[in-house]
Amino acid sequence: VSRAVVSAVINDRARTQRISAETEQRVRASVRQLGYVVNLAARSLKGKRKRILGVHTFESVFPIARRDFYHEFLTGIEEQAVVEGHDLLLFTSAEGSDGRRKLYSDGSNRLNAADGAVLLGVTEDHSDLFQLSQDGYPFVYIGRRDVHGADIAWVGPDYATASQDAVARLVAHGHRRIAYVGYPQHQEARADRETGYRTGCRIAGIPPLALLVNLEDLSPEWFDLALATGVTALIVELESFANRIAECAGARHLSIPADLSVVALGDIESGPATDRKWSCVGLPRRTVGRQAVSLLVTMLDAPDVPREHQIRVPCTPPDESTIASPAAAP
Amino acid sequence: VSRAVVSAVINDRARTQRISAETEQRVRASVRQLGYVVNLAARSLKGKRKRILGVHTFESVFPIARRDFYHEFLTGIEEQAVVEGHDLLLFTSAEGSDGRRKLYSDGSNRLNAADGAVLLGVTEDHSDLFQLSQDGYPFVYIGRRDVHGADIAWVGPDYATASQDAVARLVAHGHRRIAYVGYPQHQEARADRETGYRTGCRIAGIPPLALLVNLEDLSPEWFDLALATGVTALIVELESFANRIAECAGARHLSIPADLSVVALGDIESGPATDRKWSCVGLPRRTVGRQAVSLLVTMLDAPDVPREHQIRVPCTPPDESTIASPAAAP
DNA sequence: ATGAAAGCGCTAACAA
DNA sequence: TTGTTAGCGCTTTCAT
Repeated sequence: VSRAVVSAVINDRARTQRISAETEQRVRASVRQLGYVVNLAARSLKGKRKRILGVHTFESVFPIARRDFYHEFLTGIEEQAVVEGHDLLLFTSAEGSDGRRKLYSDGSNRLNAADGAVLLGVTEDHSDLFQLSQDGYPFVYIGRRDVHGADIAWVGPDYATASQDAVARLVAHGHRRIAYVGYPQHQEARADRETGYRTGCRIAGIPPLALLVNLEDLSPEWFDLALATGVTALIVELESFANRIAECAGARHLSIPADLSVVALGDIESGPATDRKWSCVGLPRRTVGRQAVSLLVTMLDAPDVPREHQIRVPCTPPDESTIASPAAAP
Repeated sequence: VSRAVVSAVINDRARTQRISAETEQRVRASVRQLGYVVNLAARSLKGKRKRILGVHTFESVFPIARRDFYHEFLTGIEEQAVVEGHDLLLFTSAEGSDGRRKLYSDGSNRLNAADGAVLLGVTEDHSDLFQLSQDGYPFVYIGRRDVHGADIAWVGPDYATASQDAVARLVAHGHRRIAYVGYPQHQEARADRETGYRTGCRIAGIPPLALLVNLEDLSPEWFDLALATGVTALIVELESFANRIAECAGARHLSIPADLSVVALGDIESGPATDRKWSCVGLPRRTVGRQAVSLLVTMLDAPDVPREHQIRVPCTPPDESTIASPAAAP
């Protein structure tokens, strides 16, 4: 029996290769007897898939350890990997001296140990992604990512719609002065949230008021200035903003939501869970993780078929705990 | 420039191979320019390490998703993988139809995609481990595992000593009738706990009293029988036993620890955290995970060097919240 | 100091 | 229906 026959049997090509049933059985028996297992490396050298999906985080600590933001994505990734019958390769070796993780380090790109990869994390540096895309390496980013000159695949929460909905929700409660509070630094997810806010305002016919501020600058004095505009509701980028605002409101003897409604568009960035409960948009992290893997496998299965490869997953609406109708005009 | 020269440069063998500095620079420049990256599959085909560590769980869901028992081990594994500069391959594809995960499935052992593996989970079936050991595959089990005829490597909490210490601690409080309560089914960790208990009793010169019972059989009636022996303290295998005992004690109007001291040797098996706080031995799960990876890498680095490969990691002592001196004899 | 060549285990096209 | 063979990309020994 030649290697070719064994190969055919192993790969279930016995039919198409017209291997006699008797031979097939003989081969299978020997395989079992000798405890033969195919060598993945050799197989992959021949251009076949390894059924391994890479997972790369740009942040320093791998999401396994964390009860935060990234952990839920990873859970979804893992769930779908099971469904798709793929193994998961976590690139834990890529730690740079600065704690960040790089894709390309001195020409030894570990990514090729996997068939494709899911990428996670907030990176300002898009050049690696551009490079990767140019190299034709199949990957899906978690969260929208715009890379100039490259049309990369991503799956992310639909921040824009969530944000727009938040405006509509507040308007339905009677608010006409709704401000947006968020970080000034540019980043895709933030841009989406702000854009959604503006769209919501336009639809409702109310003036947009974006108050961009760093969290540490959000003082009672800043708060006074914000209130001077006559706002009755705030849409904040993250719950951490809401927490600061609660402090400021307390200092000014205002109560939430009686005097001021607050809706948060995102929960913790990291660190401990916040103390107060906020009306907060729910991020579909598990689903995003699952869809990312699903998309990646589809891309791997049929590389050249054009398809939707930028997917926005709907967020769940906020509850009404910190939303109320505006107080009567003073 | 031939491939041999490039290979030498890539693998930092420029010195030993006496490649001229000028040539080396030329090669490095080209590598950068062309964006060349070595093919891991080809390299591994030549027998070189991949710097990939496998992680296999026998339980159905991968520990990533869970806030339980296994998750902490995985955290330690991940931490050490970063330190050792290895990637982690999670075998999420091995899911059997019954939800359990098998090492050997129809001759396609995925384990060989990694250089070695860390194995996790409670398996009654040791034949796979025997097989793996025979095949010469390098692996480390999390938790002591005895496989007949094979001398396998493992790293686990030192249950025996923890258990023995618990006895000593209770004896120091004046207890002379201390019972051990645990599951009757055999399993390495359980055996260790019970053995430690017996050792502790022997040292203290008190009679051992092992009350093996399934959790669902732990009723108030059973509790009455246990109390009839005159015990003043209980060492329980898991907090879930302690919880049941608290219920029984409540039903009999006994208070813990005034009327009965309780020490738990392990916390949750799975499921939600328990409500009551118990004096419970702390399991060094993170450390165990780290040490397992550390040992595995050592084994990989020097396969034939004999070394300590069965490591017990000390547990942390229980606090005194449910320990008191025994009540005066009735 | 550099090049030539064998061979790792596998798959697939082709020959018998 | 089965066997032969080239070659995937790399490392390493030996020759130059």
